[in-house]
Amino acid sequence: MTAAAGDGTVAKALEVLDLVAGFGHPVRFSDLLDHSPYPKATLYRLLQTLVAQRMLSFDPDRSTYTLGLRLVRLAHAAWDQSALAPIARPHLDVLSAEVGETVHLAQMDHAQVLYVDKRNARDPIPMYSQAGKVGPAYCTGVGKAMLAYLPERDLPGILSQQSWHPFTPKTVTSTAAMMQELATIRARGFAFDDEEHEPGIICVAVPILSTGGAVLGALSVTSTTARTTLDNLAQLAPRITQIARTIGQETTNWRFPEETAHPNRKRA
Amino acid sequence: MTAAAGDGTVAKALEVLDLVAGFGHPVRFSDLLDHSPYPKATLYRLLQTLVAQRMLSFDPDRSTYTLGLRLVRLAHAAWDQSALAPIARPHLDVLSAEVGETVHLAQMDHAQVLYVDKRNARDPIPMYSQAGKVGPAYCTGVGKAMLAYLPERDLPGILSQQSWHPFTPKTVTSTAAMMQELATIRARGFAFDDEEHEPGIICVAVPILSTGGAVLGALSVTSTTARTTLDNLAQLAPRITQIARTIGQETTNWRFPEETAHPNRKRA
DNA sequence: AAAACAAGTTTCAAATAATGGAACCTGCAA
DNA sequence: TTGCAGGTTCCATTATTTGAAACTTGTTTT
Repeated sequence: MTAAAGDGTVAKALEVLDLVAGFGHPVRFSDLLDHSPYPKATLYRLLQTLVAQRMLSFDPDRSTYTLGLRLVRLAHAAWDQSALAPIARPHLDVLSAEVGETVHLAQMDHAQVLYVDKRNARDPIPMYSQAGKVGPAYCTGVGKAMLAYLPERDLPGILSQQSWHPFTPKTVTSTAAMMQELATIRARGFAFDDEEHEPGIICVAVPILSTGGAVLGALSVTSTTARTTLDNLAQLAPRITQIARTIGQETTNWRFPEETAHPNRKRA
Repeated sequence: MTAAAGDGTVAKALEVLDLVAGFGHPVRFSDLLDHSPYPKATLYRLLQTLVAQRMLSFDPDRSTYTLGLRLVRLAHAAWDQSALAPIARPHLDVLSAEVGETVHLAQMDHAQVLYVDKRNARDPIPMYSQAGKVGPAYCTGVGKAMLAYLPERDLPGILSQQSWHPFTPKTVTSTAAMMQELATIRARGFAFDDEEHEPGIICVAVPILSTGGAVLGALSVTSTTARTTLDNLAQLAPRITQIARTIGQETTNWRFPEETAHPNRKRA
């Protein structure tokens, strides 16, 4: 269902990678077997391939599998290459210093929100430990901010993939209600998360748009009801929006450096 | 040569991933075609698969490929799961604060050194931008520190894979000389890099060992000949060793939490 | 405007690799 | 010794991958 089927060996191998990643700790063959749709021999061979490719590493003492170092290497490249995250980093530092609250940078992945960077309030937790996590789009500030500015034709598909699980009494739980909410967000220019995901957690979020208007990601400042109110957070919106606009512009320039002319490209 | 051949579709797909990663920026189909051993149609289908799996993302406006968000997600998991890096992190912070110089955490990957975390001297560059790089084992402090404590039976294989390129006049450039050097390192307990990789760059490095003596990684403090000397750096060795031992112990405990007894494990 | 071209996409029979049920190891425990 | 669970290997069947060539599409050149 997730992927795979008669899709391709690559898909299956990646599903196995996800499976190992999901455990969050070294796993034995039989653990994986119990949780995978593949027969013993198939899974075994997939694991062998992945280990040979160093996408997984195998600890012979414990006979367990872990995610491999090649993955870390690729990730480094992925991060550097993604236009948004490296460009946004210094701006996150600035924003974090100014507001002193938790700051999130997120992008859409599939129909979910992927946190790609983060600054913590007091003593900042290094991003790696936090980023990389995915969250629901329909009940987070960053998620709603992005949804609100997505092309209309993409929305139905994405909304239909939301779980609409009512995490709290304030969670928006239907496509219809969400369409309403998104209109409000567009009118307002930024999104709130009013304890829709976790009780006591509130945030303001703004979309990061390319100069062409495409959604690149979202930026948010998060706090708790114990410390502040939505109204107070709303005060920050102009500043956050300003920073998001800068990030959007810089990213657009990075992605389309030769806006003025397009001379013949030559190959390597 | 690198991998693949008649090896498996997965290997080929991963090679394509590496290829994209190698460019360091979005690439067009034809760029990849020029640098890949695969015929047009094959490469095309591999790319399609990877995009479908969100390991790559395709920008239709520019018709370019970039590393995808699924990769970022997997990589974060890889980092979190690797026993060494998350455990070492706070210790790196401590060491960095104490010595005020560049600190590296590395692991062996294949026969090379993979930097998995880093602290910079003045204003620390966040790790993601630096870590993930690989370097040669035979001419870096961390590399030699790890080589010195590897099981003897693994050494020949690994040494035979070194390029022995003489980066500087001081670079060790033969297996024989290296065996000598490794003996010295074992006797001394830590390794130097005496401008063997880059002129003017020197460092002290110690291995991080499990309580069983297995090489988990290495920890180093790097500086320049303009700022200090090897003798001065050597003064730091006891402290670095102490920290490395702590990291080694904590990591060992994390990996083998039930050292005392091993009751019947049950499955999920 | 027509022709030539470059870049990307699709086709299809042949070749190859993946599949998975079952047999087979290998400790370890009863 | 026997039984058993966790791993590993076999191999005929099956399904996927392969890649030369044909085909689109969009862009220069004449």
